[in-house]
Amino acid sequence: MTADPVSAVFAALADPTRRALLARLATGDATVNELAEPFPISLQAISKHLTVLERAGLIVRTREAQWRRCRLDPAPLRTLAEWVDQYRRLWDERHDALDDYLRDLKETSRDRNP
Amino acid sequence: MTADPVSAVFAALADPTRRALLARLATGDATVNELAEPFPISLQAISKHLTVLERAGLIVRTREAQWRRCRLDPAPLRTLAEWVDQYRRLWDERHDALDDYLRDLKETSRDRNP
DNA sequence: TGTAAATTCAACTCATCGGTTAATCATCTA
DNA sequence: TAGATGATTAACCGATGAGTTGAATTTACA
Repeated sequence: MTADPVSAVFAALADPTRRALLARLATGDATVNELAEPFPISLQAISKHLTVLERAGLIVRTREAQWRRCRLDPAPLRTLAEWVDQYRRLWDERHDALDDYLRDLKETSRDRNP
Repeated sequence: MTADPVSAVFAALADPTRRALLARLATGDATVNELAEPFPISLQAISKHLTVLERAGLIVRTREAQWRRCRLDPAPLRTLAEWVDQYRRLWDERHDALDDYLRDLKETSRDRNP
């Protein structure tokens, strides 16, 4: 997987199972078995998902005896937030335009029905 | 493609070509040919990428004579920003922890070297 | 009317993805 | 030292993704 980091993060987040795993990890660290428990798929599938998340830098796995403790690393999410923020002015502008339109509509209505 | 909307947006953004197309569209509307020009891949490939972006709701394509004008729709990016924001406290907390550590370090140093 | 331009559709290839089952590895404990 | 427990690796399968080339579609215009 030689994809650039941003692509890797987006790709990792494109799967609902992986997003659910992240959501679970946001509430605290967990082992693979604990993470897999609510899902209707095999432990191996979960392990693969965790590998994807790890390669994207979204989690860190550490050994603890026979367990693997998984911890969420929010750093890539921060990067993502910055990426999305590049576009923030666009929806802010559009929102302003809508405001203008609505204000205009209201005034026209008021003019028509004084 | 029956994926949930969030997955569709993340998947659409997981490709660098598509992110580049969005970046171009952020500077203003464009036709398919205009969009394709800087890329080393076929026009058809670009057209496919645009379909993916359109299905994710990230762009809107309208007919204008024989051209297709493409416009960026930032709404899904806003949704994304909100999604990422769920996790903001995590990196804020971590940042606070670092702040604490540094403050602690400074105080210790001051205590040692009064 | 017919041709050129802009774009999409169709069919195909190859790689990757998400899932499976079976086997293997790593560690604790009796 | 032998199980048992926790997790990963390997090999496979069907679906999807990104790219190609070639044909079809839509529209303007000579």
